[in-house]
Amino acid sequence: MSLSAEIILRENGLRVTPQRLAVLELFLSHSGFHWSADQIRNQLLPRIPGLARGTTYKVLEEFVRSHICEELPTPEGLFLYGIRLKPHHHFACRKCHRWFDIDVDGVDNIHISSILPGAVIDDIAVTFHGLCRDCRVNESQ
Amino acid sequence: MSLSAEIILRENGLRVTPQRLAVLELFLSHSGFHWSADQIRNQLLPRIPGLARGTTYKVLEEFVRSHICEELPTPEGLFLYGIRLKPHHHFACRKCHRWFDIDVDGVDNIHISSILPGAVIDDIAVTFHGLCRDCRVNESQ
DNA sequence: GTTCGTGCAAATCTTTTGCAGTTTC
DNA sequence: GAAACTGCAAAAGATTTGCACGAAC
Repeated sequence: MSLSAEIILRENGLRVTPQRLAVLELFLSHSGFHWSADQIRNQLLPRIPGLARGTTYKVLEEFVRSHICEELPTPEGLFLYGIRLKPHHHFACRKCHRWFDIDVDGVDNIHISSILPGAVIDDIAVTFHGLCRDCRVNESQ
Repeated sequence: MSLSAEIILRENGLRVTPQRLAVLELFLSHSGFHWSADQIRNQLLPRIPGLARGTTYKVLEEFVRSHICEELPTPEGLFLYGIRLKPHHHFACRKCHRWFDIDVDGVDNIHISSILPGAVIDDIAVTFHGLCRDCRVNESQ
């Protein structure tokens, strides 16, 4: 696990530091999960005792720039970060505010007829909002 | 125009104030546009000289709660507000950062097979990211 | 007259920035 | 050794909050 994180960093031309390894390994061991910068920092503090907020943000910024991570703007007004292994969409729970990756196969192709004449489309982001199973179960008690 | 804004406020059980009327009339006369709280305030300052930032946020919060407005979290880390007349999706320009409403008819139905077992889906938000026509034209000069 | 909304200012929260010291290559 | 990264602290920017006054019903 430590090895592949290092390889990913080198492949992306990023220097290998304990901070970057820790963040990337956290993502690799929890693909499909999304966290805020502070949630990431808090999880890593035991392993990297002095990890600074600023460093966490800089690592994540670098990962976003390298397309290792995605940065999701949430209705709560902060960003969540997750690893970007393959194209996917999201389900966001309106109660626990967790975001889950959704396989693209789960969504049929979206056909764009004449969305906006003249515009160039790079990316389509589909986000489902609702109540996740955990929250639905807890709510109906 | 002034009349229908007043009716919309009353229908939603909201008191009619000059500030709320001004915000709502701005939206009504520019449906499909989206602005930040400060952009809204700046446009209204000539009409409502003392309009406070806090008031703008409170008006928008009330409109979101009443489903008069939608609140869009953007990659730039702030919210854009727009009027919510009928279901639609969005196109966000990566250069000028404007958001445009997209008619739902422009997007074929999205079929959900088995997205997340047990989850309840309330809403589907589709956002296209790319370069709008204006920016594409300017870029190719 | 009571309830609710506004303006103002301070506070909060997330994220960014600058810099000196340290690590990576 | 040069370039890049980290920690720290301060700054920035958006949004929220509390409260006294005034407006809406």
